[in-house]
Amino acid sequence: MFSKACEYGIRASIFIAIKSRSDIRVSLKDIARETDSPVSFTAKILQRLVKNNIIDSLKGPNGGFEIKKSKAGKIRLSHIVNAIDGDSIYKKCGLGFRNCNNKKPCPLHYKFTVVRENLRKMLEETTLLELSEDIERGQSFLKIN
Amino acid sequence: MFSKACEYGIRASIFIAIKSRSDIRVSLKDIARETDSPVSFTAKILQRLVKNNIIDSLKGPNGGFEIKKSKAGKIRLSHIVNAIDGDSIYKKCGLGFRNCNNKKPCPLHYKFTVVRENLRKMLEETTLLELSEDIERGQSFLKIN
DNA sequence: TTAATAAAGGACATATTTATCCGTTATTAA
DNA sequence: TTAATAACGGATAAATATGTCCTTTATTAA
Ligand code: FES
Ligand code: FES
Repeated sequence: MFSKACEYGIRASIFIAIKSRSDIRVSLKDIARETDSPVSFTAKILQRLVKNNIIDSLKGPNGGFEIKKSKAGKIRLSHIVNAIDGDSIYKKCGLGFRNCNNKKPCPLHYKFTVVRENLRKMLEETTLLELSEDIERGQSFLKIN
Repeated sequence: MFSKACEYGIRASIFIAIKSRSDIRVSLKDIARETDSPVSFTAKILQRLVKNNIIDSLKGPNGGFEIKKSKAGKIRLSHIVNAIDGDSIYKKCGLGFRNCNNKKPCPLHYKFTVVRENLRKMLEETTLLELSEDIERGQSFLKIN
């Protein structure tokens, strides 16, 4: 579904959002450890998220990554997915044809677009804030096993 | 969403199903041409579909691939996807964690499983027969642009 | 001003997916 | 029985995704 990069990116963003709620800036190492992600690979992904203005970063001692409190409620999963995997997940034909549209639909088109739209809506409706809150309430977990 | 192999596999299966409705056995070359797929790669995928008893093959002159008429209505997209991509699409955690279950859900779990189930149902409900019929009625197309 | 810290970024390494090539095997028709 | 045909299957190649390493740059605190 999502690329590994995207998976790590979402995990990292959620972790940063949680910590930022208590004004704690987190380092690359912390993020990688707490989200079970490879350190160096995560570094690249975080750079991309910074460039896309999803997370903020600060160099030097006491530096690290953060998400301004006021921002977490506005960041949607779709923003992260878009920054890392692009918009192919919303637009690509299920059978891999170049164009996907109602004009010349592939055999899967109508059934597939329903599923795709379902996914799109879910990603567009879900904010980092709400995911962080779930975790803080113990209803979900950022590290499994 | 699906691997390229799976995309080609679905395309090929639909094409074979259509031709088999008029008792025409099709060759690898025909399939590749009519579904815009790479010949040699498609060969491998067809082998896998044969082994999984989804399509039938016959060597030698007048040989080729076919799907017994009585079978097309019973073959579901899920069978093809399962044969090529396995069941990861139905089971894998959206954030890439090893186990996905309600016991220890990741932050995306509940929202993601809805989408995933949606996809699973679609694939399990859709038969090759109905996709072939859509094409024959001119409602969808197996070759685009 | 200096030393320590932490992200940024480029080059490189590995794994997986996608794709090709070619000899072998089975089948058919002449 | 022979020649032609078409799938089968193994080896290999190319492309992409995943992951590492190391040097540079910015920031901070002493
Ligand atoms: S054309 Fe294939 S999903 Fe739309
Ligand atoms: S645990 Fe992540 S989707 Fe179920």
